Order: sequence, then C-alpha cells, then structure tokens
Amino acid sequence: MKSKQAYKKQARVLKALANETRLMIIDRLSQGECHVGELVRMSGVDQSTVSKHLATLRGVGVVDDERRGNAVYYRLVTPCVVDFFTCTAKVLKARS
Amino acid sequence: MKSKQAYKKQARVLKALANETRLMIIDRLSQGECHVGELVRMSGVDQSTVSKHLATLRGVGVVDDERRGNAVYYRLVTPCVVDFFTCTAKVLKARS
DNA sequence: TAACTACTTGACATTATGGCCATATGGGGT
DNA sequence: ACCCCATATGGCCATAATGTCAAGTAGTTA
Repeated sequence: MKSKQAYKKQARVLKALANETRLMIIDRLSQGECHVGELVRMSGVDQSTVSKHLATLRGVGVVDDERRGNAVYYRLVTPCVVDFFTCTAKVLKARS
Repeated sequence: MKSKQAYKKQARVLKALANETRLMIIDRLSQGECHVGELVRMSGVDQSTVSKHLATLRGVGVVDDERRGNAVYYRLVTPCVVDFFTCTAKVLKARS
C-alpha cells in the first residue's frame, strides 16, 4: 500500500497515455523517432492538436524532443509503455 | 500500425485505470479479492464514489464482482494491469 | 413484513479533456 | 531584413470525467 501521492503520480502517467491519438503516437515512436509532421499525417488530426498531445507526453517524461533544423524529432524515453498494448489487448480479449 | 478503432479501445482500458483511486483499488485487489466496504475504508472516499469507480473497472472487464450475503466481493480478472505500476514507476524515476 | 446493512444508481454541479482556428515562435534560405 | 516552413500556444467550444447528495435495490435478521 503506497501513499495517496504515489497513486496520484502514477495516475498522471497513465492519464498521459490514455488517449487514442497519444497511443497512436506512442506506437509510432516505438518503431523509432520521428518528427511532428509525420505524426500529424499519420494521425489525421490537426497539427496543433498533435502538438498538444506531444506536450502532454513530454510533461510526464515519456518522450523527449530534439530540434534538427525546422523539424522537431520525438522519441520514446521509456519503451516499457509499449507493454501496455500487450496488457490492454489481454483485457479486451478476456472480456469477449 | 493498428486501426483507429483499436487505439480507441485500448485507450478506454487505460482510461479506466488512469485514476488515483482506481489505481489504489487495483493495487489492493492485486493482493486478493475484497469487498466494497474494505475498499471504502482503505481509500477514504465516499461509498458511492467507490462504487462508481468499481463500475468503471467492471465496464472494461478488469475486475469481476460476486455477491456473498450483503457484501459484494471484487477481484482482479487481468492481473497484468499490475505491471503498469512497474512501468509508471520507471517513467517517474527516469524523469528525475 | 419491518428494519438494518451493504451496495448501486440517478440527478446535478464542477472541472478536465480534446478538438479546431488563429496567432505566436524558431530556424533556414535568399 | 524578409519570407517560408515546421511547431507551439492561447482562446474558445463541445463533451466527458469526477464528486456529492439523495433515492433505489438486494440480502439478512428479527
């Protein structure tokens, strides 16, 4: 049993991942870094929206960014988040 | 690259876990089933609130419930969700 | 059946989230 | 300096999530 604060912090991390578009971004980044433009094309949502999602992910420290010329490249800092896909898949399967 | 729908479904599962109180509940249930009253005492939040959180977890199929007398017992259906704690801890650590 | 305990649900107010548009900002090229 | 491209940010709106209180349901006991 952890402290209330500890759960809050962990919840914040999970919340940062708990979104359709952000999951899509994470999944793409798990295959290697890429720049914002590509994420915009891939996700099909507005550029400003992608930028905000990236800010959310940056905020919890799951991704890191690096500017190279005009483009900003993002990459996954903690690849373990990819395991979430495995478990959520299990949950979805168990339910059926 | 999965379908938009697939990401949406997985996001729903993560969303169900991405809450301080629900994480606390999950953590408690990972040590074995228990009834609502105990979760209420443990979390310190209102019973109706706990009940709603349990409904959320039930909704995605992470927990299962069984009535025995007056009490309703909950248990974790997909224990892999506990691994989330490991990863979120890594994320929090990497950030510091 | 009435009273009690244990839990769930509905109605509602408050706050958070996600999307788009318009507008900054940062860097490169001319 | 200027313009252009790639990103980021602020404002706004619609919708979803959370909590509280009150009322409802289910099972137990007298």
